[in-house]
Amino acid sequence: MNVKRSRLQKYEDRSSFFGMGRKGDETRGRLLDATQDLIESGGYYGAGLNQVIAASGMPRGSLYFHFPGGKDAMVAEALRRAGREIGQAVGDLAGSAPDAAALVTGVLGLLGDRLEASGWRKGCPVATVALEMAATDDPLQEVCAEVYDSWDGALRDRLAADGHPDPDDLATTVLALVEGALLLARAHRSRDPLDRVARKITAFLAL
Amino acid sequence: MNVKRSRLQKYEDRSSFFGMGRKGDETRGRLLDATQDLIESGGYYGAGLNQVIAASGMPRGSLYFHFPGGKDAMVAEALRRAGREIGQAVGDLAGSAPDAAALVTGVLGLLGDRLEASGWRKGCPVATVALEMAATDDPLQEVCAEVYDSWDGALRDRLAADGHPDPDDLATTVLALVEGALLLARAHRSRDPLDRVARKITAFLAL
DNA sequence: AAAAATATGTAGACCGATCTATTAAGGAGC
DNA sequence: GCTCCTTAATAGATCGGTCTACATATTTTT
Repeated sequence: MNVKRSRLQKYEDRSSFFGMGRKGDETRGRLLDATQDLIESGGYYGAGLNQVIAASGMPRGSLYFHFPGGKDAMVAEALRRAGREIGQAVGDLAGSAPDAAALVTGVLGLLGDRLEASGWRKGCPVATVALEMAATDDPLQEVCAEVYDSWDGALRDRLAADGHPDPDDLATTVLALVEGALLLARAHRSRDPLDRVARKITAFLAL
Repeated sequence: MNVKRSRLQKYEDRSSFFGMGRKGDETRGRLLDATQDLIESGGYYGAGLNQVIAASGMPRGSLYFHFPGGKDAMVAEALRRAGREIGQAVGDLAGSAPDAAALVTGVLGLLGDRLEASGWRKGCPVATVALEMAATDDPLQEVCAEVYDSWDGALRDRLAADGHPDPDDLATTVLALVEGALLLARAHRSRDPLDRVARKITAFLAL
């Protein structure tokens, strides 16, 4: 025990690679967690910094240490991270889905579970911010567009691989359908819209 | 000229029936116009009362005279009014549309024009508020759900009249599709998503 | 290896601006 | 004179953001 360790060894004790594992990255992560949760639930304005620091348990000063760009910088990173998480979850599902229809119904089921389990708080993590910022020149607007683009692209690739005609049109249509169903489900606090769309989507994708 | 008029006559000069035409209803209407415009553009929190009174040209105090319930009461009425306006526009279109597919493409075109002409500000007038309020116990949440229900019901009736099977599922699916397309169009500041969905919807409704 | 120096991060008081809402007083038209 | 409506000053809370002091690691110096 108590073997002498080089700086590199100590460094790797707490991380797999660069950037992670330092003391403050825990704080940073918690701030992002809280931000992600709050903006998904209530949008950009619904996620006040006071709520973020209360939910994360981190002090105000740490926020501006880790995100010198302030709220917008933190929200931007939270949005990108949320986009990656959803993208990954869908990607995992895509691996086991035999066809596009099964993938989409699987995604709808997954999102429905997530939505219901969260008390109708967690729908699409970027939708609210995207709408709030659509008419502004805030850089967050572009961040949201990029997240949607990443989803659209992944979906299009899968549809093309499955041999669907017009994969571009179809991918955007399916994405719109899922986003719209999530919106209605949140508005009604019910997964009915998701279920209804799921029942129809199979016929649609068989076209 | 200058004929002496009874109060009732004067009253009816500017209105068809009760509630309209009085002096202050002009103010009330302008406040609602401004509120409707601002919440559609930036959501509940994006429509600050300072902006509403600036856009309407009306003083702060008048707002609380006409809407003793404050911002929430005014926003609720603006949402309902917006819901009625869209519902009526769609109803007008429905009168001349030969079938459901034509109606939906017509609606998508109408909404696309409106969205583009407004500089990507005017999409769905209730969507942003619906998402912002979905996780709260604010009464506005229910107002949004009612507006969606009214649209869903009207659409379902039309689809049923046209002889489509599963008009309930189909109506919600079409509504989700339109809402999702509007969301993506606003996020991308482009009517592409609306056009793509329009190309696909015809085949779908021919099922 | 001890001590000094430097980086890294924490902590919360504080600021001006803005938010919604209230209030008291005055004008306009019957 | 009476009701309907307007007007602006103001209150109290909350917003995002800044600041300084402090604590804890880590590196450098001796």
